[in-house]
Amino acid sequence: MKLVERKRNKGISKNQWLGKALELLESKGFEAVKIERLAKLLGTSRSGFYWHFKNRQDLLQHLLDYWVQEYTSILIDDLDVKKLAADKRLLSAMQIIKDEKLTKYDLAMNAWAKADLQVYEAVKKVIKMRLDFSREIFVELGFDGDELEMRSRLFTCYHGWEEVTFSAEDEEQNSRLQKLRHEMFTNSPTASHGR
Amino acid sequence: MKLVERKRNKGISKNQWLGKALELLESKGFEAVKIERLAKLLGTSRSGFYWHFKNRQDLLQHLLDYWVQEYTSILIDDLDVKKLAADKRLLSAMQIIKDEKLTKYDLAMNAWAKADLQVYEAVKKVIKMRLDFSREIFVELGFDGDELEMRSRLFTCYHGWEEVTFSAEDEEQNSRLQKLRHEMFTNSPTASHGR
DNA sequence: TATTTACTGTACAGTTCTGTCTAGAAAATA
DNA sequence: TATTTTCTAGACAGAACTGTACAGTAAATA
Repeated sequence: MKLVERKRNKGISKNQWLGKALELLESKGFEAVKIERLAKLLGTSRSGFYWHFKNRQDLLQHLLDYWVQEYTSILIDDLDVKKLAADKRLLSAMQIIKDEKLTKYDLAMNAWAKADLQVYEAVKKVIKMRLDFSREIFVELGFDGDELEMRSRLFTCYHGWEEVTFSAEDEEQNSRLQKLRHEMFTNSPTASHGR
Repeated sequence: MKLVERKRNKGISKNQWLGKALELLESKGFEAVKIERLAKLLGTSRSGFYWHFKNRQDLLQHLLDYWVQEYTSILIDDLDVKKLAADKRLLSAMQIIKDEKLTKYDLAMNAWAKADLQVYEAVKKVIKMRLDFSREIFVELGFDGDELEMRSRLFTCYHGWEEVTFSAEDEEQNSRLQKLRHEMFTNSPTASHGR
């Protein structure tokens, strides 16, 4: 969350350029992240930009690094969450993803990944981290094989895209649905029960 | 699928412009859909473009209309699918979404929707149609209330983003996972069973 | 055969963007 | 106080893009 804190210097800091760039990346896509637009939005000239960054590509690289760091580790490396039993950890993860808006830039990054191999690799890495995180939970809950894989994917995919897909209108309903999802995900294997 | 068929005229047809634009939209985002780039990619000058379209905005409008028509009705209005029992219809939908690549442009459209209100409304409408489609299935399967809503959302969200999120490497495994998902989704309500 | 339809190429004027350079200036540090 | 750091403003050359205008052409149609 360093991007907000302002050095008490005077001008536009590196983090302010990054912050606005991230904003623009989210709202208009990476092709819209133009140095001239950023300068206009920040009320300054472009010259300062080139003091902080080598060029546009350099800025985009910083944006990517920042996202990978701040929007994946925050949940996965959370020590308090790690201590929880699998059951509670699953519920906790759902809540943190939502409250901390961990998927805020997922759409932009995934769209960007289509055009840039480096971004593609980063996104793939993030998805792997998330999958590993949820797999660990489902292993502890007693799942394995295809059942484990299916649940991890379903969980990872849904909680990665819920915010993008559905508008969170009814807060109370969402909370009830979250509880139901938790029950469905923690229920004993479907396959062994048959139908 | 009109975009591919080529009128036996001579030059670059309207559909060829649209086709390349869609390609560019998917790979680089809507900000990358530039008339000059399209012309270069099609090996022609820009002048023909303005014969077919009023301007860039006009092209983008056509792109949006085309997507809503071709990538939602194909499944939802499919008469053969409609005839199936809910159980089979669910499985069929999963397969068609995958085979026909119905979510191919979802990422691009969702990213675009962040910047354009008209696109946002169209995307919202498409999601509503998909939700209605799956809700109907789950009603027939005997679900209602929150349980119905939870399952419809989970199904719609997962199958809308599976392709974007996971690389389809192991075809056999994917087929097994699909079957497992089908079992999980058609299983009796989680809530009434408790844990 | 004459006309219309469906284009292509070139040129113009104007905007937005890129990166580089040069000349500062205020704040932080030595 | 002197120097270094962290910036800002403005100008330049050039690329990429926008929309408009206009002259031409080959195929389809009347």
